Order: sequence, then C-alpha cells, then structure tokens
Amino acid sequence: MSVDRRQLIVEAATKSFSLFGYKATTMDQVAKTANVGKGTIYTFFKNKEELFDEIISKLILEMKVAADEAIDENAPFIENVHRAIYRLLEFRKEHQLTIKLFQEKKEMGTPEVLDVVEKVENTILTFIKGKVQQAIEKGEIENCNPELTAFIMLKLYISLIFDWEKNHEPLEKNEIAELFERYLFKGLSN
Amino acid sequence: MSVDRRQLIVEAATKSFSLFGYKATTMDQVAKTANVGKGTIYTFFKNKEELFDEIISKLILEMKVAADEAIDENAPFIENVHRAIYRLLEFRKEHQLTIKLFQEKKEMGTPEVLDVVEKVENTILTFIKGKVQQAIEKGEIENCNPELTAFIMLKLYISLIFDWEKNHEPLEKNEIAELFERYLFKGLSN
DNA sequence: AAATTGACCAATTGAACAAAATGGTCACAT
DNA sequence: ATGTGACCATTTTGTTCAATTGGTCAATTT
Repeated sequence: MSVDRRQLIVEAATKSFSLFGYKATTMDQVAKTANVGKGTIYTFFKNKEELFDEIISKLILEMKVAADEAIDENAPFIENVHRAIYRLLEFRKEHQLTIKLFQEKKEMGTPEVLDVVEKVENTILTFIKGKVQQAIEKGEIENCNPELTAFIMLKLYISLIFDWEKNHEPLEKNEIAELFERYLFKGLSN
Repeated sequence: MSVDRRQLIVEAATKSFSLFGYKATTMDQVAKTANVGKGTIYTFFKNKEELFDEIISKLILEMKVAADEAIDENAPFIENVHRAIYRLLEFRKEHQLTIKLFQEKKEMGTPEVLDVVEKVENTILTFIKGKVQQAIEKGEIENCNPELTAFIMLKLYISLIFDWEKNHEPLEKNEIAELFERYLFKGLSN
C-alpha cells in the first residue's frame, strides 16, 4: 500500500498553519507540500475549516493528555498547578501552532481562528474548573466559584505570558509558577 | 467679554469623542458644535491629536483626583482597594469617553487611541504601584514586586470588567471587590 | 491690531471597478 | 476505485478617482 495520503495532508497543513497561520495558508500550497492533488484533500475533508478543525482537535487532545500526564492525583493542588503550568509552557514551545494562532487572533482577527482559540480556551477552562472542584471537595482550597476561579487563573496566565512582556523582560517558568502561588494561593495579606 | 471659545471647543470635542470616538469625530463637526470657525480651533490647538491629548490629560487628572479622594490614608490597604475599585467603576459610568475609548481600541485599533489608552493604563499602574509600595512599607502586605503586583491587579480588573461578561452575566461592584479580596489578598489556600 | 472665520488646498479615505488569487468541484486519467 | 489538476464561482487584492477631512491663511469682523 502507498503512503497514507490523509496523513500527508494533515502534516502539510499543520506545518503551513504553524508557519503562516490559517488565512495565509492556501489549499494549493497544502496540496503541493503534501505531494497530492488538490482534489484529494477534499476526499478526506469537506473544506478548509474542517481540515483546520481536525488539526486543532488533535492539538486539544494532545494538550489534555499532556496536562493529565503532568498532574499527580495524589499531589497537593498547588503542586499540580505548578506542574500543569510548566507543562503548558513547554507545550507552547513545542507547538508553534499555538503561538501562531494567538498571534493571528490578535493581529488579524480571522473568524475561524477566533472560533478555534475560543474552543482551546474553553477546553482549558473546563479542565481547570474540574481540578478546582476536586480541590474544593478534598478541602485543599477554600470553597469558591470553580468557573470564576478557572477564568481568573487562565486570564492571569495569559496576561503574564502575552501582556507582561510587551513592556518588560519575559518571565521565567519558575517566576510564573511562583506568582500563581503567591497571588492566588497564599494571598498578599500578612 | 464673549464666551470662552477655547472652553466651547473642548466641550464640543469631548462630547463628540465620547459619542463617536476619535476617528469618527471631524474637526468640521467639532467647529460646528462649538459654534466656532474651524480655524479658531487651530489658534488653540496645533492639531486634532493635541486637542485629543488635552482632553485625555484632563480625564487622567480627574481620575487621579477621584482615586485620591476615594482613598483614606489611614484605612487598611484592602479597604482602600475596595474603595478605589468602586470609585473607578463609578468613574467609568460617568465618563462615556473611557468606555468609547476601550471600544475603539479593540474594534478599530486607531493608533492615536492605542497611545492614549496606554497612557491611561500606565497612569493607573503607577498609581497602584505607589499604593502597593506604601502598603509594603507599612507592613500591611507581604513584600512583593510592586510593579508586577500593580500589573496583575489591573489585568484582573480589566478581565473581570471586559472579558467575563462576554460569556457570563456581568459582575456587580461588590462581587468584583470581593474577588479582589479573596484571590489577591486572602489567597485560596486553606 | 487682534481675533475670528470659512473658502481653499494637500493629503487621506473609501467607493467602485478590474484583476488576481483561492476554495471547492468534477470529468477524466491512472 | 482512487487520485488529479484544469476549471468555475466567489473572495480577496490592487487600482483609480471622487469625496472627505485635517490643516492653512487671506479676508473679515470686532
């Protein structure tokens, strides 16, 4: 049997999306990179957006797996927050696509990208929310609104990654983790 | 002596900027609203941007005054955080311009507006930073990076105001204040 | 003389149209 | 049956030109 054309297409598209973003990636280009006729793409995917969605779905799955692997059910919540943050930051580095996506969202606002980023964020929110609920049940943290808490954690994370370095030196992994511990956990009060 | 034409111009411009934003406000319109020849505007202001800047500078001054008035030097830090947040939220309501500005920044990205919003944010950051430093010196809160702390507080504030209500019911003033207390101050840990 | 004005100008913007590029299809080739 | 690229409809991009707009200044008013 010949090479898996579907796989080739997905790989070519992933590479192109990661390099140029969604909008700047053309189906002709994907076909050429995959060494495949353009029509072939459409035997596997209804359209460009579905190809994109499949790639993102895989990315989300990988993220989930990575996060799950990072977490130790028996470790205290705060340690798992540390672990998850470290893993997520690594993940970002490994997957250029995540970076390109946020960039295209902010700079061009491509609708398909907005959709997809929202999907990613919602997945993360749901994930965190679950962990927060567990921690509450275990009595590890105060009773609080898990959805709001997840929202704040994600926003804090995004601010520290994307916004802080607009006017300052980027923060190190351990700095970010420490900030989470200091501000969200221990609190500032004396 | 006749009416203060400069004042008329500033008032007309403020009204128009608040209603239509920076870009959609024309100098002809400002002149007409102020019952003034267009040329007169240019005897007081070098150009449109300077007129804008003067209005924003005044807005920033008013904000500072409002914040200073809200704060009681003798009250504990956390209470002043509450007071400042309440005052800032009121201020936003009173000054349509602040809302219009953030909107135009996000939707159109007008460069002059980007500049000006950054200026406003930096002023707030500097203000908070000062208060945090005081609180540290007084031993009211843990020793922490005042700049980073101010940054986190502002980002949290903006997220709760602008982002949370994209997918949820807007938060009440007291809810926002409570969130600040719970997350930044007390911390989540048990 | 000093202050004010609006017709005027250069630069910018945006509407309208043409050209190029792109997503998606399908008759044909393998 | 599977794969393909020429082909088509639609969208995007480039271009032109008229209308708009920021800014000036000679004429006018105070």
